[in-house]
Amino acid sequence: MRRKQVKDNFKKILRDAGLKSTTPRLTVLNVISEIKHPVTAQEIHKKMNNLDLVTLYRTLASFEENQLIKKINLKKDAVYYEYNNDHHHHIICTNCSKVEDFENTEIEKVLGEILRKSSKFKKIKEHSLELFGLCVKCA
Amino acid sequence: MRRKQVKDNFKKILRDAGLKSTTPRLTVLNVISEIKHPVTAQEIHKKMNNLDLVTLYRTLASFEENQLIKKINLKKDAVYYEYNNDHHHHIICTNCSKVEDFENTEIEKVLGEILRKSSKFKKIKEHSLELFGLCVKCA
DNA sequence: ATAAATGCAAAGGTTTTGCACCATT
DNA sequence: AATGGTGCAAAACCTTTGCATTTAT
Repeated sequence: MRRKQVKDNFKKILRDAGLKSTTPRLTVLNVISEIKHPVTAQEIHKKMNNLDLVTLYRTLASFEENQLIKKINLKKDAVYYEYNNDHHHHIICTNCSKVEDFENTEIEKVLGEILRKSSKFKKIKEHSLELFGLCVKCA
Repeated sequence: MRRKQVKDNFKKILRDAGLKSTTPRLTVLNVISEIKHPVTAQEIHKKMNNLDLVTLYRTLASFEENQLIKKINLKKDAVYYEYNNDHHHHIICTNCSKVEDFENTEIEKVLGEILRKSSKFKKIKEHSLELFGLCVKCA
């Protein structure tokens, strides 16, 4: 896809989410969609020219509310974000923090059953599955 | 189990982890093992008499390293901890934050397969599965 | 025009570090 | 006795709030 088309896509994505398409938002979308692994606000900030950190935090919060990005649990103290295109999971090396993606459809299959057994919950909107282990180098 | 026995158990747990059994550690173990849901460092701190917050953070860090407790992802900005006795998962209400536990053995079954498909990982030590949805009251 | 988003300054909150003192093994 | 743990003070770090200015619709 050509650069201009990508840019137009992002504008559409923002419009569809009811968000004004501003330079900071387009830039953040651009950066986070190109990074193929979970990143912190601080890491994103370093990749941008002079975007105010406050604006970045607000942007990430509104993106998350609108499901453009996801929060990821890497068992570190910082919050990690990832572009929300295709649903997948992660294996994280507890030693060197390498992350590999994987897909799995078995989980989706058991969600209905879990919900049926639950007395307190009525609907599952999303889920996260993360594996923690050792990568080939660190094993 | 009588109180004294519980206390002796905690001493053994600490000894087995190679940690000295001190009053702060025994107290933290006691508190976190009685709480049946994920809690933050600050919440634990409020439940204790005069334990220094710094000591608490260091205690939690060493407990986590030794797998006595676990970090839990609730998609909030604070880090949540839970006593690591029986393995289970959570459903979290995205509206009111209610948490329900559930167990599932299907996931364990697919871990081996995931690992076989992975070129970069050799071993899975643990995993976390969290569901996000709406509870009966908030639906 | 107006409603929303940005940038700056400042504050708030959580977590970490350094160091002297104390307790468990 | 020696190693490891604790508590205090202070720092570092991350994230949020308030407000005036700017920008997209």
